[in-house]
Amino acid sequence: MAMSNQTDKRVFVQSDDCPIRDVVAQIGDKWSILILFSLVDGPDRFNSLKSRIEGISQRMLTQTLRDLERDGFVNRTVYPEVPVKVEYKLTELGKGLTKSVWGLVSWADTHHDDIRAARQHYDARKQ
Amino acid sequence: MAMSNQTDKRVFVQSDDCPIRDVVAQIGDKWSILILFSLVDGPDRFNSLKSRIEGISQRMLTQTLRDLERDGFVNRTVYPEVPVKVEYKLTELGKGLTKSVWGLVSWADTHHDDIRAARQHYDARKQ
DNA sequence: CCGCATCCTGGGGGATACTG
DNA sequence: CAGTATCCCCCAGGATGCGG
Repeated sequence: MAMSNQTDKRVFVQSDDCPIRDVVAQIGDKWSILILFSLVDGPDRFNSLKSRIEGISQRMLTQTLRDLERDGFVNRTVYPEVPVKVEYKLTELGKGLTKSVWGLVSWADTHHDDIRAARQHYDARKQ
Repeated sequence: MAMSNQTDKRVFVQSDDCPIRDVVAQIGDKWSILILFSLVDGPDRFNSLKSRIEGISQRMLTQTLRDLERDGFVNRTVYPEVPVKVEYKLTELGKGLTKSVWGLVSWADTHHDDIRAARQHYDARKQ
């Protein structure tokens, strides 16, 4: 996809298999990005992730990890010890994704105060 | 927030007013990014946006525009003509956000095929 | 033309209990 | 330890109709 001129951008947003829609729909859920960033420092185990990501239920952790695995962002390895140990790690694709999300995250960090100020200003004006 | 060592990153994800959670929750919905990118070429009117963004209802367009306005990403201007004309444009903050999302979008564009291939591979293996 | 109000449904996602 | 299976609630968001 070109994305080189105005027309392309407009079509870009409309297309059904538009990458924005597809990837953002996957990544933009409640937990995906949090899990991704919890794995940037290296592999981690199921229950460790669960305790590190505040508020996630095991149901959603399992489900989101499956989705991330399906999209090729995360690898799942079972170590047949007793008790069983399962490790999750970022794939190269997952690392690339996380890296490209990092720009957004650091922007959000930098401008978080601006955003909250804008919200307060808006809410105050509407009483 | 530092984000300079491992400990910070882990806390980062857990904090309640964590910028990732806050901004992604706002931006990661079904329509926000699509609207943002529909405005990068310049201001646009309500119904023009509606027709350019495939599948959006006027209810969700209104609501998402309000949220974007509240966060200071979009400016709303009413021209008291007959019939009324309302123009939406990116603020400087909104332009900054859109620009920082662009890295993710272009990554998604580049690797869209890889993701779809991973999905097919995963689905095939699980029958 | 631009939206708000209302109604209604699907599925995201929490809580809990049970297996290998 | 790492899930799977159920139940259930809530609300994102579509459809429709009205008002300035």
